[in-house]
Amino acid sequence: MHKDRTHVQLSARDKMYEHIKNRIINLDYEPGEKISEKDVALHYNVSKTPVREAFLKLAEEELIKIYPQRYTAVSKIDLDLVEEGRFLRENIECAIVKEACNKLNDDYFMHFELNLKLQQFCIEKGSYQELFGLDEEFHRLLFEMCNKLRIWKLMRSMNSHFDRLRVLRLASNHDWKILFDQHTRIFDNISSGQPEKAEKVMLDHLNLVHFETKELKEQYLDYFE
Amino acid sequence: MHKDRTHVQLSARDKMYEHIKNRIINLDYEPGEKISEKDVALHYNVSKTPVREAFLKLAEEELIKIYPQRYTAVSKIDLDLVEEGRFLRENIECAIVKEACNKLNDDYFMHFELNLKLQQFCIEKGSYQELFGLDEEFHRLLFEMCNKLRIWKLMRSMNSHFDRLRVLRLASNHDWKILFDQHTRIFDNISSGQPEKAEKVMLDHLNLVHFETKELKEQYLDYFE
DNA sequence: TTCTTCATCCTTGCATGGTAGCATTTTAAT
DNA sequence: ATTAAAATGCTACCATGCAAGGATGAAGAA
Repeated sequence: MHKDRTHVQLSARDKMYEHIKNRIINLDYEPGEKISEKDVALHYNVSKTPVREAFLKLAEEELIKIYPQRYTAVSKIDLDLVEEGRFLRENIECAIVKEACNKLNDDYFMHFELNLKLQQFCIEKGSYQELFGLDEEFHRLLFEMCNKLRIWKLMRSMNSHFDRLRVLRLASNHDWKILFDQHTRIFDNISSGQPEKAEKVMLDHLNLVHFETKELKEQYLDYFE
Repeated sequence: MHKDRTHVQLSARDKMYEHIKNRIINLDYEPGEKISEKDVALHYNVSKTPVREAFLKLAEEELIKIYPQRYTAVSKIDLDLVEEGRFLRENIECAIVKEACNKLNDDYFMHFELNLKLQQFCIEKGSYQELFGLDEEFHRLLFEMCNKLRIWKLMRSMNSHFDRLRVLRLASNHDWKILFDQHTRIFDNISSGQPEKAEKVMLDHLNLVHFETKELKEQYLDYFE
């Protein structure tokens, strides 16, 4: 038997990365706020090394900006970066959904069916937190099916600034029923092998989350670049 | 006068990253070869820290694989990853070239004209090394014009495995004249505002570099995943 | 011979302290 | 009072040593 031992044990560095990233995205560390290796290390009771390594990774994603020998600060929300993320997602995900039409098999069919059932269940129950996760999972599955998980990962990493926007408008006016409906139609078009229709629904779907950035920027001016 | 002080001085970490990455892409460190923080640090006469930090970044790009507490090895060429890179590039760059039609201004017009003139010059002179750089620059300019340099960077980082393939077939049978011709037609279509035509040429252009991966894999079996 | 155990030698992970360089404050000179 | 220079304190950068854990091979038992 082949023992995969898929690293259940996360390294201190990875844990720090996850913690800090979550705090940034949840605006717990505010955009523009200074953070230091030393303070964070003390706060989490680890040495500076894993914190520093997490910082470097976060700096790669532009979630923080390191000014060498001076200080490090949480990046303000950069609408140009948000736009780049949107552009990337729109173009890639529309291409993915077309390719997905040729990749669907029984195994993934079941995965999608289960996912959609769970979405429906969550809507009825009103568990929007879990629904959010299922939404992510639905899209991730499309990439996994096409053997494009690395692109998914890259795309997600580029959307961290967008994620902070999402947190800003707490009173999320998502109409989950519409999202679910679109998911269903995307899946139906894939399973019936209609790539053009699937792409069209996906385009509508992705444009649904475009929202009032202008108002948010006026309201939280300090948080923006 | 505003003094930008754009860090002419690279950190030891960044230097190590560049050095190691170049050695990997030029197959100086062979696919599958073990490398250790300590050895590399000794070789370059720096401490383990900057080497380790460079390793972490390279591991992010999947150019090396770190097995914690065991060893680190240069990743073998992964054709799945090459395919993901190709997919990303094809879809994004076709979208970019369409957007570029709306973004061209006098400034960039001159940049492109100069770039193409230089390409022509290099072909006549036979300086294929420089021509390669100008090719990169041509494509980068398209992204820069569209305010999408981050996507360019991501895309490039995903194509490192592909770059190693390029090194493998040293006797590059590029027909540079055709590439130049396509560059010219892309630019002409952009400047005359014909996005569909520009996209079509770009698609042909990107497909031109598809080559005999199968033969290469048979010849250098050990270098592949 | 073959298998098991255990000691040794690797590796990377992490902790710690000193260094270099920027910023701010204090000091001193005009 | 103003300005310049020096001292101080802060930061991230880097060097180094130890710790944790897998790999290897020798030694001993079956």
